[in-house]
Amino acid sequence: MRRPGPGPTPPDSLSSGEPGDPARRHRARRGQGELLRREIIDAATRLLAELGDEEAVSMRAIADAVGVTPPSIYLHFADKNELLFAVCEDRFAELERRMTAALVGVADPLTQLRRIGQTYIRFGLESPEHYRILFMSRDEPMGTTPEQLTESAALLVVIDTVDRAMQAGQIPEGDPKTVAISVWASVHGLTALLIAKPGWAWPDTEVLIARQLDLCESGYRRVPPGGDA
Amino acid sequence: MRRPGPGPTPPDSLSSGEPGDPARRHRARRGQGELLRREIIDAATRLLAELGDEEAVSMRAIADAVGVTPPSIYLHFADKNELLFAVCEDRFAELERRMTAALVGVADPLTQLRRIGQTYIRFGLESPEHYRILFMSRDEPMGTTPEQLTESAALLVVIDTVDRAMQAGQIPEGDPKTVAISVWASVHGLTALLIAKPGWAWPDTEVLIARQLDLCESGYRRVPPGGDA
DNA sequence: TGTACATCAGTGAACGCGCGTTCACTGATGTAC
DNA sequence: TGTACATCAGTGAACGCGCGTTCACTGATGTAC
Repeated sequence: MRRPGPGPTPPDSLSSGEPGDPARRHRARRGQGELLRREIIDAATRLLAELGDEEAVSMRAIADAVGVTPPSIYLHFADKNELLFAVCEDRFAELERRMTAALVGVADPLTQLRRIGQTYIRFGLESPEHYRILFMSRDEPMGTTPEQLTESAALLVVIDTVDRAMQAGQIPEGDPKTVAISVWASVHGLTALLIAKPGWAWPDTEVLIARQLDLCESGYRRVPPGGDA
Repeated sequence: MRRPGPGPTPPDSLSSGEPGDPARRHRARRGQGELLRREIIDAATRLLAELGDEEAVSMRAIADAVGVTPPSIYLHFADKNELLFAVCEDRFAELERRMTAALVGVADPLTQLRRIGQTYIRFGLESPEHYRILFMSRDEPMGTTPEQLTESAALLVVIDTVDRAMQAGQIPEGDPKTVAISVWASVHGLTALLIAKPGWAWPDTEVLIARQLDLCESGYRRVPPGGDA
């Protein structure tokens, strides 16, 4: 159940690392210790994607991947939690970047919402293990206060777009935050299910994505059923 | 981060167990070894709920909770996986029971769908750790084939209800399974977010649940946006 | 230009821990005669 | 009614493992004089 595939290179390997990156891990020059920090984050990110299992990404595995011994990591991170937090920050920033990018060149708020949703789901399916850590695991990495994340740029983008759709009369007036969370939950639901149960006999993924966005779109276009027929 | 509260009773405790169940753990009579099996499943279920963390529920903790030594568990389960699987089966059966029960006394398919959704979300929020194992963790416990779960009674209930709603003209014709998954994903999304991030600054839970069901309801009432205005 | 020295990136070996699991056993329960 | 024996539910102690982390160190890099 926990086969790391070809396995990490033996600890004494010096010529490991990327193919286009020969003679790695000569010790950094005097003021350049910080370089290792970036390498560690990248290696952890890569391992998370490769092994597909947070548990399998041990400090030893990360150190191996960088070509360094485990204690070196502690030169840059207080503990594993802090390292994983840095990795998450990194990925979260990437998600925000993509969501914001999905807005440009589109004027219609509803279309924007659809593109945001699409971007979001694809991001999740593309890096399932990062998505799992960001949105599916129990505790946010230490250091993040609840407010920081709920009012993160990512959700703010959705709230803002919903707000504009309301002002344009495309979505009935209401609390944009609640609507945004609702949409987010729907889109998260599909993403999370596909990630959690990749082996289940799902219908075509693209169809599922399209239908899920349809559901949201025709859902929030209307007044809630209480005020409808 | 892993405080088990009052903690399990010491291993030599003989008078532990439920209050109304004194003098527990006298060894079972000759043909009654199977009794322990049920006790183990119940203890694991309870611990999962109490500790709120699958990782914290060790074989030792379970044995302690039952008032028995760890090897005894292996008299009834091949390994930890098999035990957790039994626990899951148990909880899954309970979910199915509740969903089916939510149907009785209601004729209208749309109302039934709403009640099913409500029941589902409440089940998740009520036993978050079981929900997490059932629907949020990577692998289904060994022994479950993908088909068994996707075509489980729980999803079949939803598919069937969607089908009836289609026949009643309440939902536009289409593949009931896809629609059912869409609804399931939406409802799962809210449940999963609330479970994964209980500390976030959510709006009122009841409001969120109601809005999520609204979204689904007014969503699938309409033809998908492609065929709409 | 040469040498003693401080800095600090990174090492090697080990720590204690809790885990799932195994193995040889014990001793109460029930049965055969 | 009594005794030898088989059964089997449960025990006690230990196993090997991988983990996160620590600690005393090394030795190349750069600097002061």
